[in-house]
Amino acid sequence: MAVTMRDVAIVARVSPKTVSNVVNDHPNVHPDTRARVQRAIAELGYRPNHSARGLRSGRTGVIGLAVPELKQAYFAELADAVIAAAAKRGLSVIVGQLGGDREHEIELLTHGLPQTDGLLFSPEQLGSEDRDLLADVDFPLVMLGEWIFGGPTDHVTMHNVTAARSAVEHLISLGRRRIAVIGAHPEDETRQLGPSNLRIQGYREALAAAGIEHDPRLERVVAPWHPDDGAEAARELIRSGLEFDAVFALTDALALGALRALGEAGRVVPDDVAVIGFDNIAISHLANPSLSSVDPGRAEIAEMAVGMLVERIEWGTGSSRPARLHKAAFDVIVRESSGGTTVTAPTEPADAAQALNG
Amino acid sequence: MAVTMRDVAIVARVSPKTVSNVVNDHPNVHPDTRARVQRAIAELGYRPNHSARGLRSGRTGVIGLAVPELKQAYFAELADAVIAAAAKRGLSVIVGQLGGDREHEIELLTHGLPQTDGLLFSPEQLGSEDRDLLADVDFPLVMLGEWIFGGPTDHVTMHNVTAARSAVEHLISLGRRRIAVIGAHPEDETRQLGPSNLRIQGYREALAAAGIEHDPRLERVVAPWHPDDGAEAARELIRSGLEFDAVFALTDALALGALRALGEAGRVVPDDVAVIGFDNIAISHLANPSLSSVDPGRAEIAEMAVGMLVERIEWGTGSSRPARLHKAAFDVIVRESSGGTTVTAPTEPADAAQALNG
DNA sequence: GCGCCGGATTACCACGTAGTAAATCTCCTG
DNA sequence: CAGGAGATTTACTACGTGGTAATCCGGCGC
Repeated sequence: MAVTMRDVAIVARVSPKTVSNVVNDHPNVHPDTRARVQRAIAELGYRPNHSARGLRSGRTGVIGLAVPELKQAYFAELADAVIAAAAKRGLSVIVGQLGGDREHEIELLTHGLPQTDGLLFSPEQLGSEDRDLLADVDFPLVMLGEWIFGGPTDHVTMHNVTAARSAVEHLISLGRRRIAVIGAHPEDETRQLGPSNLRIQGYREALAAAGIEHDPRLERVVAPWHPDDGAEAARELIRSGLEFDAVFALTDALALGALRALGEAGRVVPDDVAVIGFDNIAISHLANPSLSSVDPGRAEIAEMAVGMLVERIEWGTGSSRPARLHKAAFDVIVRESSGGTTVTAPTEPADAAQALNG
Repeated sequence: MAVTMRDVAIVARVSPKTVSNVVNDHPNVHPDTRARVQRAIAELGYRPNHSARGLRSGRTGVIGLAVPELKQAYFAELADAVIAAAAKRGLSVIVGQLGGDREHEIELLTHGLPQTDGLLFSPEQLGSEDRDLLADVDFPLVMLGEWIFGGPTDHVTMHNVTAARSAVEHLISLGRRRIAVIGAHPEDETRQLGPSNLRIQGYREALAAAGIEHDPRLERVVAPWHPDDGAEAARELIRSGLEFDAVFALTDALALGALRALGEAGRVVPDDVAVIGFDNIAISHLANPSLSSVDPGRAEIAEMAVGMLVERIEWGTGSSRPARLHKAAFDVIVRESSGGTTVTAPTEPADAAQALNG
């Protein structure tokens, strides 16, 4: 059996409670006693039992992170950042995969993940129509991503509209006028605030601001965002005979597929067609040509999300503070696929996009 | 406060212990009683307290997975598979990132991850010289990867030698004779069993078997395997003026870099140079051209590793059963970069590679 | 010299669960 | 209808920790 406080107490000739006080850095422990206890701890190799601590204190020191699938690079990198941010605060992370299963996602909201003090949740199947589910959540929760806005829950996300707009403005600044989009979702009452539609909105805003005519035929549907379909969408675009000199792909995975399709068709990137993606996943700069992308500020998202969750955990579920919405600063990363020099866009005032989310 | 067994017991008019028996599916509970208790559980929304259960039973129902970095696609996909395999068995997974820090890795082996029943560990900095560390481990542990062989611990890995050999044999079958390797590590007494050297060995075996002269200058060093360096290694290879008609990159990330460099230099893949990687990460088939690769059998690795760990957990640390070594079946996935049709290699008899690991 | 103050330490207990062993019930045999 | 085997249920307890409140002790003021 493992070493307990009791064992340490015997060796240090104090009570178990004093050991507890030393371990928890309580004041009012005599320095000599503290030293003696610490020596005993080291000697015996004592390690606190987290289950017992959790039972007694109601905290496990573990938070949950729920994503659709870790094998999607975006979520893997998000998890990487979340785990790092949690580790800074001495928290462990249980990662759950919901596999895009709506039932699982609903179940998760009603019960949370076992063994955890709180949950970071990036849903894929829930939409703003499920907002009511959030009202009944009785554990600390911070939502990630763009499916549910305006709920009663803390929410960390990215500047979809403005970042997309900046990406398209970058393409326009290269002189491109016929800019296609890959990854549009059909307009849908309940999903109008999904990431696709927000980014499409940024695209349209950029066109409008530049006085470029909006050609709906250049908005190519890929729904849901299966990366394999990016190439197919680009092939259809090419087959359609429509003229275009740039592609804005709404995720990097779609963009990589588009690069393939363009290559097959003999279109040179970026000379014939400039391409930019969204997410800035790690392999994008290894693509051939390397892929320009919008970096959504993953580290900041993770840091803020963990910070908010910790606050909620520490305040307890009782106090109902108002929900907060945070959007991370983004960067437009210019690489070979839209040849140019690196440009960094400052964070926009949150108001602009915030207005969308009511 | 949450609903406890006590609360359920009162509503169901039984003792708390009977509730426990129902929850744990004990035999010898009267069907009527069981039904009554289950109704009370549903009515009150009772959920077991995992901390208390863990305290009482010594099990947490959580296993740990420690990898260098989740943002490396290989580890993300491994984690994906491990989490899925664990979920099948009702286990949660805490994912830890050691960031390639040797001190962290050693610390992990001495204490394990808190809150977990056992650990799956894929080290990066430990080598066979650290084998002794494993002897003192007092928690269920299954090692993953290729750094430590012959330790006293269960170990799940891939057929590095044979799989690499098959990859090179594939290149040879295309008529290639000047086959370069990207990702060799300097020969090093303590690290001779690292994945690099094992794969290099497979490469040399394939050449030897085909009667092709081995040119050491075609073995290009990239150590450690930073993906960005793959392109640079390929550029150096090109600059060297050495003739070559194929590249075997020891990871897909290196291969993607090589595709870039070859493209820059105007070498057409696969016509001028055939390329194959190793790991079969998800984005490889989106590369341009799509990347041939060796699929190391991630799902099988995860499944076996979790299975072994569960066995160790259930047997308890007391019983010292002999350590097992399992190598997953691999596939050679042929895509455009080495144009051809898909080939599946059967699992080799374990002996061949096993002999290396003594 | 007495009593009080406050720092230091301790006893006691409860957190929610499940193992153990004992108690109780049920049904069958003779 | 007694006896008993087996099924079912229960009382009791410990798991390791930390909150609460009580106790202990040395030094100080009067």
